[in-house]
Amino acid sequence: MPPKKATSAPLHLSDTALELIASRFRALSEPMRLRLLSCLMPGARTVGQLVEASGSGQANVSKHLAVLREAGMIGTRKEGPSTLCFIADPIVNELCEMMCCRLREEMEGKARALTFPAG
Amino acid sequence: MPPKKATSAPLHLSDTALELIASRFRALSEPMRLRLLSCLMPGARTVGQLVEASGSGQANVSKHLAVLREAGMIGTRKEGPSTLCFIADPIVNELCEMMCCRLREEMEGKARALTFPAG
DNA sequence: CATTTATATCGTCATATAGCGATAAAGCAA
DNA sequence: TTGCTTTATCGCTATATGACGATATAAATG
Repeated sequence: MPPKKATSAPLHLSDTALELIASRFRALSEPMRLRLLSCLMPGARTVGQLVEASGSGQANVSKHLAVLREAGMIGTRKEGPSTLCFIADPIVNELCEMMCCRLREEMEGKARALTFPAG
Repeated sequence: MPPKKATSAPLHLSDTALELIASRFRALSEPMRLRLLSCLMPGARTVGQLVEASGSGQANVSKHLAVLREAGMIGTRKEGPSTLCFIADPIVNELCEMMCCRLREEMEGKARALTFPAG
């Protein structure tokens, strides 16, 4: 990171808090990670199942799972020879649902605007 | 971007939808942008006020504001010689509040764990 | 028109990270 | 032990992006 100039921010949120919050949102900012979370929403899956379902490489999936685990969004435990992954923070479902709903509203609004242009 | 291999994702969310959702979360994944949004939560501010409050350079603030505007999270309108910025999507407040609450819970949990170890 | 103010944009650098292949590590079977 | 399976990690390249300085645009003012 480049050196930060001193911030005189009149905020109730500290720099540390902002970094933490940003890192959580950053974990959700990649389509592949959202895809993995989406695969986990119906229930727990092994890494191998996620590799197959995501259509990406095993190394890539493993790395993305590590990001999600560090962000506290998923948990893992050994299950026989495999590693079982599961959503560990219910906030994941809420956040994604909120975002999906919001996008759907916007899309429908734009569709209406195209259907009835200029009101 | 490197060429994408064909995805055979068994998902109810399309690649396009995942990209859209990810881009929204990505807009929230930088501390500086969260700081700007935080400055806007009490009410609208001009770009100049945000530059002063954020402690960053004007060019940098302008670029981050553009990201937030493209993500539909803030709106702008000319107000005399200045440009007034305001939060355009109430989802911003909800998302940030949720994330803050969640982090606070986790921090308090860890603090308790340190206070009463292995308790 | 010239100037000042307020924003936006451009060029550049440094860093972060997605994706890939190869390999390592851990567990189980024979 | 060897071999197989599953997952994690390493090395690499290409790309994306944050931060900065300089410049360009736009509006108000003299």
